[in-house]
Amino acid sequence: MNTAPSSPKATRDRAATERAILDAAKQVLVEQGFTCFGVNAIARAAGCDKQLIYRYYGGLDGLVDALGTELSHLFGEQLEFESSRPLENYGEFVEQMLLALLRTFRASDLLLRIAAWEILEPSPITRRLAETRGAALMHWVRSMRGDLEPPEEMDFGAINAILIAAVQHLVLSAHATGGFGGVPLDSDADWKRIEAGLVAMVRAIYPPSSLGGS
Amino acid sequence: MNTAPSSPKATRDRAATERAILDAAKQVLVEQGFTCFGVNAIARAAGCDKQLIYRYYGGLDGLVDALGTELSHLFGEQLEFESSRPLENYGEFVEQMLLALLRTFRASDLLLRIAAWEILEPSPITRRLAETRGAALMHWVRSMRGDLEPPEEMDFGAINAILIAAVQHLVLSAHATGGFGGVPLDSDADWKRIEAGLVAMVRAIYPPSSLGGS
DNA sequence: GGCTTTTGTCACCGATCGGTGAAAAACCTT
DNA sequence: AAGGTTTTTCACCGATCGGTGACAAAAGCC
Repeated sequence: MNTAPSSPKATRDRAATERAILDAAKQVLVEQGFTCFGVNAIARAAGCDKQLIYRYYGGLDGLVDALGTELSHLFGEQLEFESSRPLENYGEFVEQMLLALLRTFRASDLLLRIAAWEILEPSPITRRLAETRGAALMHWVRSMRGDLEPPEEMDFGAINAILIAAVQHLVLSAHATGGFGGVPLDSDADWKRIEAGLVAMVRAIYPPSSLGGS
Repeated sequence: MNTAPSSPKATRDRAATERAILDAAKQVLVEQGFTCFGVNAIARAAGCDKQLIYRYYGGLDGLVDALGTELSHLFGEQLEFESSRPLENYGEFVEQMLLALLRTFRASDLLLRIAAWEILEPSPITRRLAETRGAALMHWVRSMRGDLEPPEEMDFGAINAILIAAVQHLVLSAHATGGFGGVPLDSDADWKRIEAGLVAMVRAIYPPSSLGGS
């Protein structure tokens, strides 16, 4: 690793070091998982001393906070560009939301890891991550929904929770074991099946034909 | 804990000790989570020396194997009694299966923890757990389905995977954070909402009226 | 030049981890 | 009671963990 004996950092740049630590935190989370997420591993990945994590971020908690804000921005950016074509009814909105969510989770290992972390360890650290992520998601969904109203005769809150939970879990399970249950989830064709299933379900639940406002 | 100085076990009973270790393993998994799942914690909970884990189970791997078989039995038992009333069509089968699955997961912290573990750490240890659990689930589903045939015009494999994944994820999320997204999942009333949503979805997808074979 | 402040490194602490070798204590057989 | 076997505990190893205090070196200021 070190050619020169004890190379004391090429340049002295606090901002760059802070960023290196933050990037290292993401890297460790993605590549090693949250069980290895600690000052030692992060400092090792960042190529600096762990003391700097305490000095610059006030320990792991502060670092996670910084990572949380970084994350909400990333979440917003990844999702933003999807809502292009105008939506005609509530079912179409749900459909597009689910597909965008699925692709976003599939594309970002970091988001995935953090979502998993939130589920597994209800620690105060993950609470803040969950809140910031949830807020970003909420904001995005609202901006996407526009003024479309859900049909009143059904509990769309529960139904949407079910659908979103399904998307999240399938991506998580696929990432861990390459599938869910007996269904393989690896190739794009596999995911096309899921997408088609989601669309079919949404259309069955929110039929586009019956445009009943109120 | 010890009144007498170094109480070297009240009775010497290998079978009882093995069972104590197995129970301690479950207890640690449920109460501390899988991050604390190790020989030290288990031996501490079992009230014996960790050496016995190596001697009787050949280490953590063997212990997890034993726990896996124990688990598949538990899974079968917890699910068995649900399939009482005869099912008339495929949609009703899916409906009852989902509700049984939801209640089973809600009732068993151990099953929940292991399901979460499988998702988070794709280690060889969890692979075996996933396989045994998946096999038990498969067996139960087949016995419940009987000779009911799904409608051929839709990808019931993908749709059922979506629904089962949703159930699993909702219970996981509820256990960790008391809800999912903005939806609280704590009281029985909250879960009634989810159950009603599931039923509504299944009935929309597999309409009981159109009994079309092929 | 000297001086302080910032930036980074190093050495160390106690605790816990997984894992092993050997002694001690109970049980069984004779 | 003697000897051997099984069951259990103890003591120790190296490694890693989170965390802290002291020190070295670069940068800014006078």
